[in-house]
Amino acid sequence: MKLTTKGRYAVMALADLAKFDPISPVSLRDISLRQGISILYLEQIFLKLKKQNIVTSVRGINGGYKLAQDASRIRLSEIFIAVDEKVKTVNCNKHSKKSCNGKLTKCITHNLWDELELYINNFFEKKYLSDLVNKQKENRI
Amino acid sequence: MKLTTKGRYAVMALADLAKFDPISPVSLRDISLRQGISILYLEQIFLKLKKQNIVTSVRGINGGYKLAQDASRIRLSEIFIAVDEKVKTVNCNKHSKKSCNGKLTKCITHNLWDELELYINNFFEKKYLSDLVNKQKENRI
DNA sequence: TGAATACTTGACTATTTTAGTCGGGTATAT
DNA sequence: ATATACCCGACTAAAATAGTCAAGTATTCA
Repeated sequence: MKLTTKGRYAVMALADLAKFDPISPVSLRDISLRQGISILYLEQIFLKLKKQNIVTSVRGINGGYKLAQDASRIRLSEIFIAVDEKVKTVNCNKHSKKSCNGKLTKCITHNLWDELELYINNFFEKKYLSDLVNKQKENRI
Repeated sequence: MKLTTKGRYAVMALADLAKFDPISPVSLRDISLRQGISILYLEQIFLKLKKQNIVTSVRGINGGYKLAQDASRIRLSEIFIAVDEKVKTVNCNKHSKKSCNGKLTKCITHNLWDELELYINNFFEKKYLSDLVNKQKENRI
């Protein structure tokens, strides 16, 4: 059970972005250098973030990305959804008529996995991007 | 972010096992049929569970596996550890001197991932095998 | 005793997912 | 004009997952 780099990098990059002036855009090149993430990979991630209106872009020289909203209004759950980092504990959908294992009944542990899924999603729902930036200031090494 | 089948099947199989008389062993063949899991795969899983003293085995005809302890004393976390289903959100260890991204500092979001890891592990620590069996009785379809 | 059942073990493999890269764009400031 | 930086779809190497396979050993029951 682990996070993919896509979800991790998205949060890292946005946390980086959140530390800057919300007026002037930050280029992926700068984020790439600071966070040690491939710029080509960042492009892929930011296109998704843009589609979900989490960031806006400015093209051309001195262009880059800015947060579309204040960091205190961006939930980590939104970020994960944007980059397809899904929390998915079972294949069988809660609401689908199909069963889990080719049988008519739900698998014994079905409720458990649903509960786990909710539990983890709840973690991301409660966290905002601003929480990270503030934490960072406190815990700087 | 998802569970592997190894962890899922281990819990399913043990929940199945927990529903039976703790004296007479249950064969993998029976569990395989009821849960729809390959017997060859179950063998692999149960060897690990046995090594961690979660089940005991009885060989020969009428042989099989039994829980090594009462279901109310087996934590899901133990089961996951036994089959190597680790909750691992970052590669960089909390206590290691090495950093996350080739830099001297921890990555911005390091504390977040540590927190998430603890949060998820806590879920499994609090759950016992017996919780599943009781739930199952209530929610039988 | 010997046949059937069921656990034991390590090695192997197909498939899927992940973690990116590549090539060819378009927009804009200077 | 030209350099910078976003835009977009397609592609690919490597790793992880989800098993299978072969060759056992122990035990019970007829």
